[in-house]
Amino acid sequence: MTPAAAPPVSDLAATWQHVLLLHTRVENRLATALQRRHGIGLSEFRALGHLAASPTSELRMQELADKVGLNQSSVTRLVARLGTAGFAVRDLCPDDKRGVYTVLTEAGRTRHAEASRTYEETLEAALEEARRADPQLAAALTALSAHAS
Amino acid sequence: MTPAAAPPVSDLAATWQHVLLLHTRVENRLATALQRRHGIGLSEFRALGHLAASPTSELRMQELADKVGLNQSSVTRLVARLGTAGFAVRDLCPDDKRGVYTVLTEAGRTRHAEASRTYEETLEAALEEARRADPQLAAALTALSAHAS
DNA sequence: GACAAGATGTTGCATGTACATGTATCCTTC
DNA sequence: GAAGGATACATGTACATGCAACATCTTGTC
Repeated sequence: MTPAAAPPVSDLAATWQHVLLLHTRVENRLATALQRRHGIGLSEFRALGHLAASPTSELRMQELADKVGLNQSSVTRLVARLGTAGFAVRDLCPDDKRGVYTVLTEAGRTRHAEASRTYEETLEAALEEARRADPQLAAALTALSAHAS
Repeated sequence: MTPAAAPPVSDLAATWQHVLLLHTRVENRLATALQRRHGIGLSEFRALGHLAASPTSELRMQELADKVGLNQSSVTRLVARLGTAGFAVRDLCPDDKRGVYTVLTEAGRTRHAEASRTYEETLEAALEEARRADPQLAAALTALSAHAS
């Protein structure tokens, strides 16, 4: 379920292997926790998060695709799932009839807020564990969390 | 195809979003490069790498699963693909008849060596680009590359 | 030896994703 | 205002993955 050892190659590849290891472990834990405790997947949760973060609680398909890191077709199906679950509704764009807005529903906002707590807790725990297992990682994460953008 | 902006949430989640962003971008570039220039996927490449790194050029299914970060069933199919491509052969474990060794072939070793160059170059370029786009990332990667275990 | 319990892989099935393509709409130019 | 091309999504298809059920083999115990 999780990568175990780095293959002895170049320094660069070894460094990246560290990132992969971390990513796999943490994402697996997040996905499992969200699925079991809130019945939603990681992509769904993140899509809800981006919608919730939008001032108008809505995003167009391509915007959402960029933000969640999926391609456009995957987002079509993702939004379909959100719609089935009642967390979002599709709304045709009035001025551009090609466009489709995905609008967050109240149910969606609520579920996201609930799941956020789990997400935070799980992330916190997973990263803390990783830090303990690998002090270098702690340093790297600290460097990253010096807040950006 | 790649995440664009961080959703305004907690610091922790924002930090993790950074990692996700990096991961998606780099892995996509690696996968595309390997597929187009060598006709193999990322999982296949990494499996070959772990096999090549093994002193005996062979690993059992569960070991391989741990190393590449997939579960057993996925590895069964992964090894089947490697077998079809001629990069590995299955070998029954003589002393434990439940076990199956996946043995790297010469063709597999060769292909991995070739692909490694692409992998290194692409990784180098992708990380360099990411560094330029985000100075914090540079610091974090430096902290990580202070070589571990 | 025989049986129970555990370990090791494999297979059936469902899901999620990417790629290629289709359809509708918009925009630019003439 | 019609033609040509670009853009925004949807759909068909293929494939990789995870989970659960299964078969096979080993080990421990009697």
